[in-house]
Amino acid sequence: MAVTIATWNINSVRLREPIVLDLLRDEAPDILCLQETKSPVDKIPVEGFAEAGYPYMVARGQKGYNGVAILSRLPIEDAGQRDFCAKGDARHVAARLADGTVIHNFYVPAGGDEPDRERNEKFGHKLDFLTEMRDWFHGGKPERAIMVGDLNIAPREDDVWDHKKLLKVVSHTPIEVEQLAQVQDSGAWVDITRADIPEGKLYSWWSYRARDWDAADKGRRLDHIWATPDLASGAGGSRILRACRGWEKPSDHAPVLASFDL
DNA sequence: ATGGTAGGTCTCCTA
Repeated sequence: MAVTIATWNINSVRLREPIVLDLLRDEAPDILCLQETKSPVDKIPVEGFAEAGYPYMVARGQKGYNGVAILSRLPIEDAGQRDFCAKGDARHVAARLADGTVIHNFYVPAGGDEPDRERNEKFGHKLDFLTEMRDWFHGGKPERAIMVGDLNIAPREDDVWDHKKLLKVVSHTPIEVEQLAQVQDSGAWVDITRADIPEGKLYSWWSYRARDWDAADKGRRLDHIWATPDLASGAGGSRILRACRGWEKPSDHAPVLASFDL
């Protein structure tokens, strides 16, 4: 069965319910993973999503910050969450499909402005979060698993608009790239987007602060879809929907999609 | 070198 999965940092699910519904109508993914919902779970506008054909949801939330949700038109069950760094943040949740496939939805800390954990505790938090991800996946090699989300790291030179200019900018520093590689190795994860689209610049995020994000095109690929090797062999159809960044009242992130043969 | 915009919440924090 072909299953299409989308991931999108939505930057407030309540404010952006209309464009979530537009995406569901236009692209009809089977599963949509959202990050930065910025809403308690009981205030997510589930009625609209159910009417659009997505009656299933697994989510974690808190007031004002963070928050992750998995919307589905296929039955899913709650597969729990991990409280990374024991801060009580809603940054991870997992769902299980009927065939046993597990989908992890992550919102990795952005890490603040200064790439120095001695001077910026948010950067330390980000590095600690990545270390805990690495150790967690290493503990039990995942199988039939997909992991998506806003990982807040653009690993490759062609994942950013200017590699040299961004070497000291949080999201593309060598230590972050190295730690993300360790997370990927620990679960034998395949970067599905780059397996499908190996060449060329690829971005999923453009800052709100740019005067003309489209013309300047100073983007970064912060949003990822990974899968274990058993599922990667049947994956394809990767896309990043740049046009959504230009929609009315947009998120600063664009949706990333991939299809799997499950 | 700097400041630029956006969202949630309640005065400034986070991205």
